[in-house]
Amino acid sequence: MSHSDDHPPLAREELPDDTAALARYLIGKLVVRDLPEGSGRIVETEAYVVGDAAGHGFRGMTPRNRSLFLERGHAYVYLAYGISFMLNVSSETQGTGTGVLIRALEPLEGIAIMRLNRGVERLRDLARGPGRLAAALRIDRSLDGLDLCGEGPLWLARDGTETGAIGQSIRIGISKDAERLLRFYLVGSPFVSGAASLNR
DNA sequence: AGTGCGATTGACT
DNA sequence: GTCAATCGCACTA
Repeated sequence: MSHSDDHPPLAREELPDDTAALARYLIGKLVVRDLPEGSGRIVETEAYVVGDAAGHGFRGMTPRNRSLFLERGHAYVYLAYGISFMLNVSSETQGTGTGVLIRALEPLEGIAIMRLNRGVERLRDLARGPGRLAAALRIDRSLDGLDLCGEGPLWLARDGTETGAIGQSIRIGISKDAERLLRFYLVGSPFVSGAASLNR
């Protein structure tokens, strides 16, 4: 399980060019990790778009955020608060410092490994939150810049099942451009982070 | 070279 | 609900 044979990577051409469209598109898709096995369904994302003061690429390229400027479908991984790694998918064309933050997964495969990586038992707590999902799948800066449309160790794939209704809200934990509705989530999923009031 | 601050989490009242 | 932990890095000088 969890080999690229079972979960062929998404082709870059099928990723919407627009960042907000990509964030919505990724809901219901899979993040697959070579642990050697491990996967989860994306249930929550946030878009950091062109001209967005909250985006890390807003002030131009730096050593930390250079992966954000890669062609769409590459990993931008950074350490937040000195504590938690954040997984983003770069978006738009090369040279555009925009991306989509993956905020929560519904664990599917490699659940025992995720429990070990996280040190918690509860399924709902394994990957609910950006730092938690990175810990569960052992995502760190060594994966920064990786092509998520290519062969492992980490990639995006399609899920066979239907995706339910997608909700939209303000983004979590930011202060600039905080009123924009650029967070997307699978309505009714218990694996979504954030306050209940944001998830209606 | 020094400083302030997060796209968070977990522990605690 | 509140709050501290923790550190890479962007910014100022």
